[in-house]
Amino acid sequence: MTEKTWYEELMRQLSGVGCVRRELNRVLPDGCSSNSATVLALLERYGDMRIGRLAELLAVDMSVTSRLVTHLAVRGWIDRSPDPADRRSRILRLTSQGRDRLTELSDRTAQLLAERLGDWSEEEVRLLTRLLARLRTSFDVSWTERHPGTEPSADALLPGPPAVTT
Amino acid sequence: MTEKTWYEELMRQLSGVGCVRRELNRVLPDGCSSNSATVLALLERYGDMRIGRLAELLAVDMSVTSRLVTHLAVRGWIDRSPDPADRRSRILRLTSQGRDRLTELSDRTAQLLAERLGDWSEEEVRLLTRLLARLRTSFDVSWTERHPGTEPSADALLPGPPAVTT
DNA sequence: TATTGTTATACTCTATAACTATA
DNA sequence: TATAGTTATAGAGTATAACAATA
Repeated sequence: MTEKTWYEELMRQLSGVGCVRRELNRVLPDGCSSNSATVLALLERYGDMRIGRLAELLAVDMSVTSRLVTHLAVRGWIDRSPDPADRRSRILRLTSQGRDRLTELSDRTAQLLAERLGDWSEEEVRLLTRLLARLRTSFDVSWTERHPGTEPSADALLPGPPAVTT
Repeated sequence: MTEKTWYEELMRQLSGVGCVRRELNRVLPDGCSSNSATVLALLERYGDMRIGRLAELLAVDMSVTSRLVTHLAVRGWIDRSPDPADRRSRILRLTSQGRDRLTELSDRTAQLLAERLGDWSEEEVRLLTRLLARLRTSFDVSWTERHPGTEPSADALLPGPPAVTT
């Protein structure tokens, strides 16, 4: 089998990942899409930030990020205070209610995976996580190419966890 | 680090896969979303089938599948002929134009991955593919639970390729 | 009555483009 | 003039429910 065919097969499997996201959205409460959960998690992990930085981490357009943030702000889970250094910007901050919400969402997420992946070894879970992080890195390059001026956001989602020693 | 945290990390990385799909959709021509490409690929791989079976393979609702199929049919890429055995159903078949289209889409897909994954070894690509296929299998179980009456569609997307001997 | 498929409705995700306010 | 963010618009993805035709 040629390399090209393996790439096609990989892409097919990547498209199939959508069913995991759909399952997650079914399990999450109303008003809390998986994207909402991701935003809350990024704010907890990276701390306060501006919209532009969040858009960079999510790798979506700022307009998308703006609406997502509004959605979360009206529910009281994040707070937008003016940036004293640049009055065009606002600083996003996780509220204590947002933190509670995030805890709940993380619990449900972990529970779903625990149910579905009961027969996976911890090593397999970590290996898949690591490969996906690398995949994300490989694709982040092209995102920053399309958005000149942004710093190379590098490994957007896996800075904290300990290295996997396979 | 506890197991729960690894599950959360995995889910975060799975959400990040969306940026790969978005990249792909940018590269694909108008009227050909990644979902369209998936449908054409499934018809080629599994042969003629009914809407219900296709919905099963895609793991989405039949109403979604119906609209997707209409989209492809009006463009002449698939053909819907009445099922002689059950006149409620129609048989979906890839047309020769659809086959040409699929070839083009597969080429573009493989090219995108070849560019982005230039520094991946073939072993890594195959390992990730295999883990994703297994993930899909783990989640397919729950889909058939929500849709009683469908046969266990099992490993929906990776029947053909040779086993990876890691 | 149950099943296959379609259509209507609604909501989320996503990008582009036009706009506002500030730098 | 350029940048940060918002809003308007448009189109794809998704689910639920109502519906039609057939089994």
